Amino acid sequence: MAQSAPSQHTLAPTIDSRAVLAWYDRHARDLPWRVAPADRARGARPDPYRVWLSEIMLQQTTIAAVRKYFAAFTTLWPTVRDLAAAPLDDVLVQWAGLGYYARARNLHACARAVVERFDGVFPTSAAQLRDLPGIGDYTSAAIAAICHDEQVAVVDGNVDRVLARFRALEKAVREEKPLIRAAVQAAVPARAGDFAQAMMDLGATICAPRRANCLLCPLEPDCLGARSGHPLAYPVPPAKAEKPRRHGHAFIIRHPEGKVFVRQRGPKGLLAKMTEIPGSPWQEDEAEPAFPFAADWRAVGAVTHTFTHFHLALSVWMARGDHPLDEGWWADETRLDNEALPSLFRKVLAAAGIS
DNA sequence: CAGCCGTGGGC
DNA sequence: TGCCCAAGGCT
Repeated sequence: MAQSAPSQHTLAPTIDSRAVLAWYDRHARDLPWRVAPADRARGARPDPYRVWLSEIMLQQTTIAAVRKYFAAFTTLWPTVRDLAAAPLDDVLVQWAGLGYYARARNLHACARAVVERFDGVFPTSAAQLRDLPGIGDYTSAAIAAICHDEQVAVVDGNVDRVLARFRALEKAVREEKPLIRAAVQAAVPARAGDFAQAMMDLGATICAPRRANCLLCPLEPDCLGARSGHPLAYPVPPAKAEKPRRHGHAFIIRHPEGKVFVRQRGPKGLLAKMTEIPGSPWQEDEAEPAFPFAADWRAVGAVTHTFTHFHLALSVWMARGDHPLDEGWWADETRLDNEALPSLFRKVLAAAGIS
């Protein structure tokens, strides 16, 4: 045992969870679904319903966008029982504009499952949470850690980035998942919830995608990315796919009494079960409008919108009259907040001066 | 398991 | 302006 351990410079560094927690004790952000570390130290624990709701909303979505939706949901539905008792259509109306609408459908299904299978009390373990709709590896671990200090690795996009830099990983994050998970798991302290939130906050505020504030980072002393002098080189970006452009037409039917005709989209695919303005199919090639009925159709504008995997350009047409289509209903122009209208169709209406 | 699934803000 | 990005999950 005479030989000392190899130099730290050649060893994969380990996460100093005490330094991370010390940083979090000073810099934890105040969020409506969060219990401050000082209060947690006194035994306070967050409401699993609020943590779950916030985690679903925060999937691929910024805190700034989530805030007002979280406030609206918790005001309308203070408990999981209240949410489970609501009609799905009401939930979709409240979710409209937040995107990734499968989350809202799964949210509602999950609330009902918690009521039916667990008598309205969220299960506490990550393994049980993982079986509920809309709750995957990340969200199950996050809820269990934050609410119950289960010592599980909570790995989201922020943590992937922090670890990619900390270990100067040369392969794409997707290929390093097992290593990242193991490295985080090995560092999880008793204060698992604070640690999970700390690592994510670190990624969001210090070790950000286009900026690394290494001077402020509690992991900097051991960080291989910082030592390399170019931490932003990590993680190596995945190959980006081309986004095709699609074209279509939207047909606004404007009733004399200040209403517009809307209908519900199909149960599957893009914007499933949401409310839409009628229109043509969206295709790669531009096509002449096929109006749903003969009328004085006027071009009133154009809308561009980018979805996750394609760009869309819509020509907007309007006709005045009380001519309904087969399926759908008249929506009061002054009550559009009561409709589950995705942002795309709010843009369509705005192009016609309706909002 | 790679593709699908929204949106608004920052640069 | 156009591109990148954000606390993922489902199939």
